[in-house]
Amino acid sequence: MDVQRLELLRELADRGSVTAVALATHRTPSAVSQQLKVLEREAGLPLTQRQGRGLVLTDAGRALARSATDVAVSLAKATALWDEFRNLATGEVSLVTFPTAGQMLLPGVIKHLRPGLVLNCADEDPELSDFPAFTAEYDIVLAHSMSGQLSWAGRGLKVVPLMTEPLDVGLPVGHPLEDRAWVRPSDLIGETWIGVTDGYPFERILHAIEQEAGARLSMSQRFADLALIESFVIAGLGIALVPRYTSGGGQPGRLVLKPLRGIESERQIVALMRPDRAERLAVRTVIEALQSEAARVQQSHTAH
Amino acid sequence: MDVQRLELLRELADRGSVTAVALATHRTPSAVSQQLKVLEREAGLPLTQRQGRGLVLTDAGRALARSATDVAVSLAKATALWDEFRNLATGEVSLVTFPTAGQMLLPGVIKHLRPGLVLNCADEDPELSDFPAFTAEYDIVLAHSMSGQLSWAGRGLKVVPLMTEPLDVGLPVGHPLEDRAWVRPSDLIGETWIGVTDGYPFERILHAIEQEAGARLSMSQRFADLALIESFVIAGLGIALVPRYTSGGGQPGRLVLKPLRGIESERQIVALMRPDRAERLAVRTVIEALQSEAARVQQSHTAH
DNA sequence: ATGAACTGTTTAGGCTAACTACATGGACGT
DNA sequence: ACGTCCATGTAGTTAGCCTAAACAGTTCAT
Repeated sequence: MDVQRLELLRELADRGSVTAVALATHRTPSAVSQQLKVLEREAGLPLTQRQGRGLVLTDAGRALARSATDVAVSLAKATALWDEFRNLATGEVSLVTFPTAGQMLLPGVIKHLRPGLVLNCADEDPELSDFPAFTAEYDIVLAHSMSGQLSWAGRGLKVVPLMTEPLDVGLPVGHPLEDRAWVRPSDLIGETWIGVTDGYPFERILHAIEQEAGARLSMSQRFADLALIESFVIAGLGIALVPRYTSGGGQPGRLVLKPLRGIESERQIVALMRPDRAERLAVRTVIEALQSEAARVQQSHTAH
Repeated sequence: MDVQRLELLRELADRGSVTAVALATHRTPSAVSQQLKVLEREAGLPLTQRQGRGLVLTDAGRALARSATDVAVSLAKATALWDEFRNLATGEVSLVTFPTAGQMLLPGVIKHLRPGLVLNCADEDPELSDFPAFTAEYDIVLAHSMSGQLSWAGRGLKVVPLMTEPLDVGLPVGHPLEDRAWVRPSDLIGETWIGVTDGYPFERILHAIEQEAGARLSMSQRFADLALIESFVIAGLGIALVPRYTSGGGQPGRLVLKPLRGIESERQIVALMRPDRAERLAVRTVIEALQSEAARVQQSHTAH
């Protein structure tokens, strides 16, 4: 019945170990263990279970942790309400992003944030890490996915779409397709591709192009960093799929972008949050800033 | 941010005085005052305000109290969830009713309740008291209203309809209308009525009859107790509006009931609850028992 | 007008409960 | 078999909430 203890159970569900919960909540593991034991005694049935040297939740424990989320959400709504009364969207908000989204959105967002609201940002490689898991650590997680492809569904996370960014074909200056307004999958047969490492969303679109064009693509390189890929394209070593709004950051004007038709080629950029954190006034303010900045970026590209 | 303190604020909104909150929560007024002060300091703005020798909430305080209800609801849902896991709808549930509903429903409900679930009942005169206010004191409040006429709307209470009971015209044996299957308002001109005291829901229907029949009704007596009214009708001193399912408890067979047509003559019997209490498993179980008992009563009357 | 009875508030002090520090006992990897 | 990494006991400390009693403002009656 005690909220603090329920919160502890929820943290355990999110983080998976007593030590991790203790670290995150600035307590000793002993304190966490004791409180969980009290909760279990109150509940009258086992909520956790030893597994090896670790601790996992039972079914009952998981169910209780889920309802603990609802409690946390309504509590966060209450504090947000009185923050609104004081008209203070103040405090610290933490955020992780994958590099290109951060480059595109964050400078503009931070510039327009009211003083008193501090946004702490970090970047992570989306390929190496389980992005949804970062919601335990950060208030806001910027992630990307193919349209409709929601790998983080069913985890009880709040998903806010920020923008849809087209993925164009990047060509070097002087390429035969340079003067075309747009290209189709069949135009791309025989080209050499600069690809990305496995697991990246671009991967799926390349497969779709193969299927549509009816031919295997030859993939000469596999990189994770966009600027590196672009430098290869500019050097004439191949062509690549690049996000329209974030490409050309390194060497402007020397890369030619062609929209891809006949296939849906875009990625969705979304913000992921734990539902309770999403209710905080400061967090909501940052999300709104992200949305308007995303709209601004998108509009500035469609304009010219 | 502390739930206990928010709860205290909500109790203050419900009960209106620090002393009443202290009494209800088994604390001294001093403790309540201190906690409210802490909450106010945390909030950073005044939540309460002195008025005379009492204390009233500010707008901010009321808003915060409302969101405190949401917190209480989700917390109650969590405890109900783990009660379901243990499969124990156990504990005590308190209930107030107006006399006739209690007589009609409670014996059957209590008989079918599982052992371990204790239902503590009390009755109150609906005329003397503000029934919705009892939700602060009791888990379940059985109240009645005319159809559509919801005097407790907008208080944030949970309303569960239990049954619709027709209000018939009660006649003495030997009355000229005795052999009619039903009566209309115009049939009732010139009759002497045994009325109920002001504020009773019957009152409105009597006014509606007057309007429909186009004549003033003569009201010879005004009583609150149904058995008393019936004894006057049986003695031939007048006719009265009586609830169909609960009449005739005192002297069976000597009162004749006639359905009233041409006018909507019924009362709704509902259960009122504070939304958080409505989530408790034990409370939900009692509500379900009340609903099925109400259905049983209603069916047994329509059958023969 | 003045005291009695009612409000809510202040202060001081005790007690419960959650924490830290340290020690213990399994489970895994080498 | 040893060290390491977990989670969990045990003892002592501390912080926070409560009671008790005195205090202060408002209302009402005499």
